[in-house]
Amino acid sequence: MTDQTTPIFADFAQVIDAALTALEAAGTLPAGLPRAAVTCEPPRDASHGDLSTNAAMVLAKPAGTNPRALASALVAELEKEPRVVSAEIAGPGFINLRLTGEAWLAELHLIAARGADYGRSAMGGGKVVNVEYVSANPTGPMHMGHCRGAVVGDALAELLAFTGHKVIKEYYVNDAGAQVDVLARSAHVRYREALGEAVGAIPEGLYPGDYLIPVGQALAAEFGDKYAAAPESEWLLLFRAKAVAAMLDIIRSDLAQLGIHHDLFSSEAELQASGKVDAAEQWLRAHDLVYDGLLEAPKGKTPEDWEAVELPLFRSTKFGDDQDRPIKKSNGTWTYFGADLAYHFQKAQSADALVDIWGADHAGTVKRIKAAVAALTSAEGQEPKPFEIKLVQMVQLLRDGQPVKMSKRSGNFVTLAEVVEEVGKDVVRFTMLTRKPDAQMDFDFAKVVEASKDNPVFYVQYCHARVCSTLRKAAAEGFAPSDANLALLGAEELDLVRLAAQFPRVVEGAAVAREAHRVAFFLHDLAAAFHAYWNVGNDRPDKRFIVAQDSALTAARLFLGAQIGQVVRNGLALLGVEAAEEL
RNA sequence: GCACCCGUAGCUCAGCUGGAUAGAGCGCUGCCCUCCGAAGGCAGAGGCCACAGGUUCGAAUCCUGUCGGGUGCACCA
Repeated sequence: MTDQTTPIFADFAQVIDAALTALEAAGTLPAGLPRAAVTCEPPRDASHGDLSTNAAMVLAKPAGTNPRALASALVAELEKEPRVVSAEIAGPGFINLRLTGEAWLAELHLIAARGADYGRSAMGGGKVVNVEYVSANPTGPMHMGHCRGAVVGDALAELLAFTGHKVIKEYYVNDAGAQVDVLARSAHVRYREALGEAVGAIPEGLYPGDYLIPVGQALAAEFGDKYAAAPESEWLLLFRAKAVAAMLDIIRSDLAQLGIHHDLFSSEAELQASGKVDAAEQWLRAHDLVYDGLLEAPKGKTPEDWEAVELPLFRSTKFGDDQDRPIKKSNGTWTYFGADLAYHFQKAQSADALVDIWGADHAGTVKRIKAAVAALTSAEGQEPKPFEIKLVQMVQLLRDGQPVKMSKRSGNFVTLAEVVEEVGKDVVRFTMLTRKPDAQMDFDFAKVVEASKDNPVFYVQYCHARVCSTLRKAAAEGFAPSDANLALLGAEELDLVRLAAQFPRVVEGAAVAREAHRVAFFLHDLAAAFHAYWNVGNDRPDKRFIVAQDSALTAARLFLGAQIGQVVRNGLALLGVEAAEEL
């Protein structure tokens, strides 16, 4: 048996590549053709074979030949590979390979040898990628509007880490804007309330939520009535810092319930205080990307009281925006955009690439920030730092088909903590990941909970639980998995291996596309194949994992089952979902 | 008015960056244990991939336009 150390699809990509090189050496193929588009993947229809490549079709044109002619030359070369049973040309020029059973059993060994690292790859080359996600304003608990971005960002971070990137999970704390002053004033009201004052209804414009009551009590306990009647200037900054810290504690706890832990919380206020924003402005001015100019009225609806004022503007129109955007307000403080570009510039200092996960409601600001960051990070002649913004579309919350209101101002929003408590972390995470992020989605409590039966989370977890219970039962009966006689495995078993063997390429593809949901769908497919295989044993005891009178076959099947379980576990780990051992 | 996202089975959604005969779940029809492996499985019906052009060996996938749905368009964050 081949001593295989590379997952099989990656391995055969190299085999194909070597075959092409051999054709070049023989003069059949011109040297130096780009091979980036050459694939090595399973054929759409399994009856076509085990592996398929489009090499002949992709290269025929630049080689000045026709696909079938090139294909036959490539087939002759590929047939030299001992693991290839047959190589056939199909359709317009596909080459379909059938591999020996041993080749697939080698993959099974590989899964066992790698264990939790099966599917891990060095693709990222140790590049540092900063993934910024959540970054909800520190003015209250997390609500469901933040949930999807949180889960998508977290899964993406895990995916990148698993594929050889050094990942920094970052949360940007917007603790410098007007909203945190509102928070401080709201806390002050609760503080006076805690001191026994009858404050009545929370004034319009402040945050009314009950979560500020304990903050007020803590402030009262710490400061007594020192600031009860004091002018705002004496307590605003202090209360702001205290309240933001308290909100961040709540947010961290909310995130922990979802299994999310950021490496870094960076503060907008600290950034501004450090002078980094001024430095960014100077640089942009020096490169004529910021100038003092008149701000145009907003498009679409012009406010009645609109007055054009002169402000420092970033030339975002050079990059496709409809108007140049201010980086400072007329009172001299930074706009969100102004601080944000400096923030990204700073992040870029300690990372090779940046990825932001944003809600779709911020889509309008993508162009300007990408343009500003590209400008700032491409110092004389250098390539700009790779910077991607992944937009996560809105989630509509439903309960029995009826929309659930999400209004933060009124204070009666649906919190993340409530939802996690109601439906569970695994359901929330998996559900958010069974949809591509750029499509809107509905999240119906009724369906997600009651539907445990047709919920993909349980379907996948059930698969893992079945594996575990089988192994437990086998152990109790004196059987143990073993790779001693894997040749006893038949066609159905090898089909399962073929599917599981796709895990590494699914993972890499998902990482490249920054789409963790592909892993979720793969797991569902793998679970389906496993359940189907399992059910054959319902009618035919000789097809069960445990065949009492044949310990060699039992050991081999248990080995197979254990490895399928391993792949499911690895996939669920990437998604941050528990691989339950029993349901 | 402009920008971005979406439009695939009755419903909710995949479709591996341009590949072969269009995929899954739910729902519907019919089956599989008198629980020793049913939170499961098998089979069937169900499609003009919104519409119209274009690019090429080849398009659900890329480009242009139209229609429909969503989001955003303040010195807010």
